[in-house]
Amino acid sequence: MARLDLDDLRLFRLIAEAGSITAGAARAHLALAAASARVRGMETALGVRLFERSRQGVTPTPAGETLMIHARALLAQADRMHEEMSFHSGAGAGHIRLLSNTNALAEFLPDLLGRFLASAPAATVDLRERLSDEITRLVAEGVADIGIVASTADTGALETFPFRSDQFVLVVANGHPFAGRPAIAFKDVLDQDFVGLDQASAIQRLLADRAAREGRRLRLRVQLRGFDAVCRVVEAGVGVGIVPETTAKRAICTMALTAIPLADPWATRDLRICVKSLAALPESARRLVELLRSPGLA
Amino acid sequence: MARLDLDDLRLFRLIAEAGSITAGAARAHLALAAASARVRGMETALGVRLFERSRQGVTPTPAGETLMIHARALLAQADRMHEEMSFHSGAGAGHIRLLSNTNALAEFLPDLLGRFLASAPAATVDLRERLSDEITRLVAEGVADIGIVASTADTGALETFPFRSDQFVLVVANGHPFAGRPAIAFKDVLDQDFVGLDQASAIQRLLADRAAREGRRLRLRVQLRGFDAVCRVVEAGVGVGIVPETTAKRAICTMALTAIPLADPWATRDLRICVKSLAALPESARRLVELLRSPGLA
DNA sequence: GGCGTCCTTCGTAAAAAGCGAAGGAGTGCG
DNA sequence: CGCACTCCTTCGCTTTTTACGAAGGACGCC
Repeated sequence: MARLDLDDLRLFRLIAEAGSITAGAARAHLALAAASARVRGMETALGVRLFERSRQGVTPTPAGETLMIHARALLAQADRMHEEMSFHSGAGAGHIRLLSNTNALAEFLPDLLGRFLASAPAATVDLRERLSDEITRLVAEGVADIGIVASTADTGALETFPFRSDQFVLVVANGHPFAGRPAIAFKDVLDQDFVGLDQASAIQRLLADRAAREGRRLRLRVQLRGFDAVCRVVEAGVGVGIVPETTAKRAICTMALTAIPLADPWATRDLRICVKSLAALPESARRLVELLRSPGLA
Repeated sequence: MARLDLDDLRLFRLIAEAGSITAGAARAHLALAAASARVRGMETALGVRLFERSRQGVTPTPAGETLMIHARALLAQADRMHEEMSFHSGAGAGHIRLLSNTNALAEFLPDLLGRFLASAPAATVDLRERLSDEITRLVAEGVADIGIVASTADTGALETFPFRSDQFVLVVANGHPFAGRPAIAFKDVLDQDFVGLDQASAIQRLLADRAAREGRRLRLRVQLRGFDAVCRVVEAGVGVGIVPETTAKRAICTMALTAIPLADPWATRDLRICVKSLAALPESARRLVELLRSPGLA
């Protein structure tokens, strides 16, 4: 073996993170002996020691630290490759590749897609969540058929149509000091503890980025999957949350919450549908676009 | 095989570039059957067709085009990893890792390193060429022991010492229309055909970048390894070249060339030695630094 | 000295990868 | 229409690689 491979790097990273070959092997679902031999093989191939061994396990050498940086970058890039390639694998008659940002995904698409799929039994939809700029790029490249993005995204030469309008609001428990405010700026809530969505969520990455622009980090107490879950935890009073207004209005009916509009321009989300070329889309995708464009439905 | 590996991607890229599995297999030093089976395995793993097969060979499908983008990025990143790791592998008593930009490499280091190695039989030097900003980063990270950079580079907290001063000059054949000028600006030579160094050369990448800042590209007729070779081809009158003044002065003695100073500030190269911490260097590296710092010698 | 923890080595088996040879598919030419 | 040519695929076999369980080694602690 002359050069390291991705499986080598994956095992190496798992061992470094676990702090022992024994634990790393377990995480990699390998026998200890196999993992040990493989690490030794990597060290032979590179001509360098990657770990110091001890009774407490292993610690990376300086060379191991360097390899870790590269391993993380390569494995992340490989994950992106596999994910993007998996999007191609569904291409075929009746299959529609749809990218959405977080607002649309949670609030509007479930009902609309349910109706679409009911009316088109042979169609399938691959729905994934992305940031708006990522969506426009993937639609432009032809990797996705349809995108739903915030109007602030640069859609370049893509064809776009209005979709829905929504707004992020701050939700707080009733009785919270902010509860009486008519509106609030994002930067003014950064001192609060936050209940957020997990890192895979596009909005979560948007909020982290907006906080970074203020030279701050979000004080995340917990990260959940889904805005409804966020509202429930906010109701318990352990932090504040940012959710779409439509989610908040629905949650207020059943939870002791107060919704406060965010004053920032980026918090108003005029959502738009974008496609590379409506005329060039397969018929099933075109019919989905027409449904998405139809006036607001319950 | 569930996920693609770097060897898969390397073979895939070779086939795509060659235009046939037969030629790609040859370039990868594999039998045709092995390459064919491996591509088929990749297509199975990804669930997507990567190539259209025909009597003329193969052409990438849209999915294949996407994979090619990712493959190139991953393989480039893997090459950087292996190269950086190979720098670690030489670490040891008496081994010195030295990074230099192109001027120093060509003009000053051969004589100085020759003298150093003559006086220190047990020492070894791993000398590589980089752009100055790359050098400062790798020295700061402890991956290299000693760096030689242009004084314009941001050396941050590194310890630096003067090394040498040099200047890029334009060399042209005697009789060239520029031959009478006392000096010339880089942007004024961009209409000329160029004789350059190969893409691995730091100065070549610097010049390409400077040209890009003028919204231009270098008109490279040929790319060579070494300034002396550049001078010889310039003498033949097929283009102009940019080389260190010391090279030009030596070349003028034996070739029908004219050297014209470049007027741009960046063309004046005050070279400096940088180290992370002189006191912390192994003794052999410290002694090399002292030799490098000594006043100009023949 | 015995015990516990973690890593390394060994022999073996299974899986993967590669090879040469032969066949298949498709196109162009006489 | 048959043949030749080009390129890819399949098959059977061999070699190499990878993984396993078991046992031993190194080291520190009680």
